[in-house]
Amino acid sequence: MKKIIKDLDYQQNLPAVHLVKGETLTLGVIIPYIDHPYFQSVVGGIMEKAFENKYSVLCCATNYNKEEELKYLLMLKRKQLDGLIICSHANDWETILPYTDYGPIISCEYVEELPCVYPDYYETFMSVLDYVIAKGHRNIGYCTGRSGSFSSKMRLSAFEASLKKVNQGVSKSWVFEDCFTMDDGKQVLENLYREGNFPTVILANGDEVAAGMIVQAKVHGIAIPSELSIIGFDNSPLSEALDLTTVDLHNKKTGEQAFHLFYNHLDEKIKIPFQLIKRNTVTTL
Amino acid sequence: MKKIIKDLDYQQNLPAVHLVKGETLTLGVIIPYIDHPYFQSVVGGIMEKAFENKYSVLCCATNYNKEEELKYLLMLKRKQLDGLIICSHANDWETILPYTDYGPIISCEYVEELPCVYPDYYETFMSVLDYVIAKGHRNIGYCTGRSGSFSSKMRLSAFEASLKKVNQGVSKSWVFEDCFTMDDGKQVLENLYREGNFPTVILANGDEVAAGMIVQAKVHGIAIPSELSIIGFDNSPLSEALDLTTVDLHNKKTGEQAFHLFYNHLDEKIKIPFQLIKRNTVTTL
DNA sequence: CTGAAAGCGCTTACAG
DNA sequence: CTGAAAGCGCTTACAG
Repeated sequence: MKKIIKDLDYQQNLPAVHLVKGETLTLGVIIPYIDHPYFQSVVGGIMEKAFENKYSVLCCATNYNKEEELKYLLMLKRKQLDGLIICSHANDWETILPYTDYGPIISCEYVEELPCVYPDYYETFMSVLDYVIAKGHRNIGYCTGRSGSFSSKMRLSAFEASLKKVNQGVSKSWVFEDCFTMDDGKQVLENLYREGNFPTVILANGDEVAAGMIVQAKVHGIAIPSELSIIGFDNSPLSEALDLTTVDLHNKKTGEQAFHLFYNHLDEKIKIPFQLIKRNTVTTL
Repeated sequence: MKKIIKDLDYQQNLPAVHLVKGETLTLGVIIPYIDHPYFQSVVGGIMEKAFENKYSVLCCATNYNKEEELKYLLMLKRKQLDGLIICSHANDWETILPYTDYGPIISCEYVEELPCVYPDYYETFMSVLDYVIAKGHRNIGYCTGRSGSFSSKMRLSAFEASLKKVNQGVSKSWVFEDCFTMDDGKQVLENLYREGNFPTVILANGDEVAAGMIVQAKVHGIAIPSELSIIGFDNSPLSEALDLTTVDLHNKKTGEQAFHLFYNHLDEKIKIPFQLIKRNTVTTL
């Protein structure tokens, strides 16, 4: 019998197996963009662990499109997915949470109601601010992504708390929203140049954004770091190539832990430690 | 009736639908690494088109592990996948080809037996070589990935043909294999530095590899491009940040076209044009 | 047009 | 231990 099976090169029909078992051994991962270093690392960590545990990864780049995200939530409900890891979300948590009835959902940012593994943006940002303040900086700018997002809020809180400590107010003209790409970083610097009112240091929300600022600073002959200090985010190859001071969030580990929570049905909150990588784009004033 | 369905918030069970329809609306994509700019762009192109056409993408990073790759081939056979796009393969084509019985397989490198969409590595490399030769370079080195791979072979052929034209032999000490990351690039330069026998230009097989060489050149005080010219590959943000001359293979388009072939059951061979992006890491001798 | 039945290809519980 | 039956949740072809 076994021989015949082998001779015929028989393989089970997977949809039938999935139907009967009620599970598919596939995990959905929701990210906004495939080509962002942060999400690459997280997904890389997830994939590695998924591989070890016989799971497949259905990868969903939503571009922050709500409908597209909903499609994946629905796939969980419709039993095509055994679970979901949400790296960044387009819909409100209120619309996402009901889907936990249909399978485990893990978040890669802090949410009260969900198991999650997250970098402590607040603490990280505080620590980076302490660093530049200790270096004598008082006129501090920073970049952020979507204005309402969790990390943006954390950045702002840390920023306010931090500047209060040194009796400095927050200057709205130095918080730069909607920064994602190198071009966005260029634009930030270009605008600053036109207005002629520079901070002494800018904390970027990604190495690419930082790189954009560096490139455009060069265009205008602004010396880094003596005239303007810059700190990146992600510790990507780019930051090393540019000798850019940056912060490593250990994103791959975030992905690994997220899979761990999913796989073992754990309802925990795991904080991933960060690390400031000091290189040569911050000067002492 | 429809109202009741809506009230109950009913959604079909997808494995059952897949079983009965014999299709899953999901497409497998085989890549070696998630964190490489080339594959990111290709996958990005695939995902975008997949999204537009209601397809999901199951993403498989094989690390060039044959078993892992086979697992995905098997998923095609077992009807979990409607088709497969292979960006880079671990197994021989002979072992892959039989799986075309179970669904369309598209290759992102040239293969006689499969529909494929590919950059013309030979032509591209020839053209880049012509460029540096016209600039007066005769001592030329280049980096490549896996020694037996298709692109490696194409690189070597172009290299031989090109140097023959200028009556120059190929120097094995200047072909650097197994280059993938920035660290590999550093290592290439480090070895060259130890041996003290430099070419005048090196064609990297990726911007990150090129970046590694640039970083390490800086360590040893080797001036780029006056003492050593470097050309990257991929036209990634990194290359722009480093003002690196590079070649753009339009990888995203490759992914889009690959999806197009899959979706429309086309058996064609599409060559994607390349573009040399001239920046400032190549000197005229 | 409507509704019951057959069938997709498995797994599992159960009878023999 | 073996083998036939029931059931997973759909879709489609068919009878009424």
